[in-house]
Amino acid sequence: MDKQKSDRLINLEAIKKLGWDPFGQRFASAQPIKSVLTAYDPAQEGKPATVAGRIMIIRQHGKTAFLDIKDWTGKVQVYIKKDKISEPLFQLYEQLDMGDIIGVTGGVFKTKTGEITIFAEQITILSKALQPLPEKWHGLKDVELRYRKRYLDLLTNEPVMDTFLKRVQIIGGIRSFLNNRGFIEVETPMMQPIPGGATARPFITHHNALDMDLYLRVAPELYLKRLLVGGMEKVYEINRNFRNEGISTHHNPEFTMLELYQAYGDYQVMMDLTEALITTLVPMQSGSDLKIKYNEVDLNLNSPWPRKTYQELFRQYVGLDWSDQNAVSKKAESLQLDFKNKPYETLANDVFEKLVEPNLTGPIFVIDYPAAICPLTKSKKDNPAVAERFELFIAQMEIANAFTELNDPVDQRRRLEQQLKNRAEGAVSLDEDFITALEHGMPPAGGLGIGIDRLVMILTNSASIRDVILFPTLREKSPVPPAPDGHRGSAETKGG
RNA sequence: GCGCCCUUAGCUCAGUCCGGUAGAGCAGCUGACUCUUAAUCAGCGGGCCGCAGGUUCGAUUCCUGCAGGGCGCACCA
Repeated sequence: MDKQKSDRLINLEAIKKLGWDPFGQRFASAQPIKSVLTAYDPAQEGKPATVAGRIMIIRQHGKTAFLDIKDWTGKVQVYIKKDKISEPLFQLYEQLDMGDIIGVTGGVFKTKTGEITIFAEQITILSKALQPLPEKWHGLKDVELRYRKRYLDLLTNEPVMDTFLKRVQIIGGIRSFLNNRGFIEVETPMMQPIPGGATARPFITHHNALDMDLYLRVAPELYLKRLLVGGMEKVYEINRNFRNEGISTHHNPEFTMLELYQAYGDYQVMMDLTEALITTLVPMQSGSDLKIKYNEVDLNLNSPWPRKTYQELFRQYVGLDWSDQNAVSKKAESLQLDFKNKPYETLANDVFEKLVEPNLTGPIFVIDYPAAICPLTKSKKDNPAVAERFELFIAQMEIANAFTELNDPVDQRRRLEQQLKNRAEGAVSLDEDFITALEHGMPPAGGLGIGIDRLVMILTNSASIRDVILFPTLREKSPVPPAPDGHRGSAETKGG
């Protein structure tokens, strides 16, 4: 055991000897530290207050000491003076370490250097810390440690706590925005017998009692549409999707998605809704100004956001007409894209992703995708080759994806079967019950998906998705390295 | 999956180029100090230098493999 921990265990025993429970009891009388600071009034110097929090630092001065106590609203200084506190309490103080959680009651005053401070009269130990805090000045810097021990990251790096509190606000803001518009929040299966709604590779798990494989959902889409069939006209779900794909600064295997469906709407309605939603959320984070900075790049989120067609952007950034199959295929070849018996539209979309998307600083709605790459989308009335779909790009990231939902069960079956043929990967089999549901009649509807993590990235100016997910997926780290030839560790194992 | 980079004390980092068995600050311990602000002052402990091999009289340092992480690419949202 390391020295720091054993020293703290000694202090813990000393605290027990003094008659205290080192892990404390209910302490419901504490007020938020921030409110203590704002309530301070020089006319009422010495007015008592009670706080609870973690000791972040101790400055000892012989028979006095200053402690900084932190709760999640702020930090306040506590002043301990031997002749102003009972002897047992001073003995307790002497066994306290940085990182311990304590409760303090005392009069609030201003020191001669002007800092609002609680003059301790009562101290209670609420939890003894057996591990030291990270370095007080630099905090926890090691990126891996920050992700693995997020609790320390939150504790010592203020901007981190700030980001995650903002995330909570953003998601809360989305809920109230939608609830105010008459949407209801629902929960649909995360474990699905047939993964559908997107083409990503799924995670597989197994149910023992039913003896059946289940897939962690890649999207809730097909279930939410069943609810449209069932008569729920405005539904949404905010929850995790799981995709068994690579990990990057923009991809975590489990990520949070908002999906919503509005009966009798279409993708135009969804576009207006998306723009209204996000422009409502931005001021919550950055004041009323909708001009924000992301990764040193200026983004102007003031309405209206440009809407450009897929083909228009294709022509602009690829320099070719999308329908010119020969030229586009040649382009794909020169980009060394993977052809592996892909349909033309998919290949052309690879070109789009490679050459167009890096230019989409946004915000910009890319609208009217080729129908062939949109199996769940209704085509334009006057042009079956073009789907009523848009994707919203901000900072080169796809933030939202939405369409006029395909509600023709015959067409839907045909398209899903076609997709199964084209891409074995991901697609397991056809969800027959989904088709049956459509056969019962689904109202025309607009559907929308927003990647919450990415949206939070933009609104909190975070460069990596791991900075907006509390516990991002990391490889498991074996706690003890193996000692193969008994070089160390288990010294002499006998026999053989 | 591929490429580049990183891994030294509980934490933040030097040192490695040019091989000789490791340093600082914070944290810890002891002492001084009754309004401090990264408190200060004096002293003391603390290291499988990510792991495993190789080269060498000798490896934290050079080489190889592995592990974990970061970034980029690929896949995807």
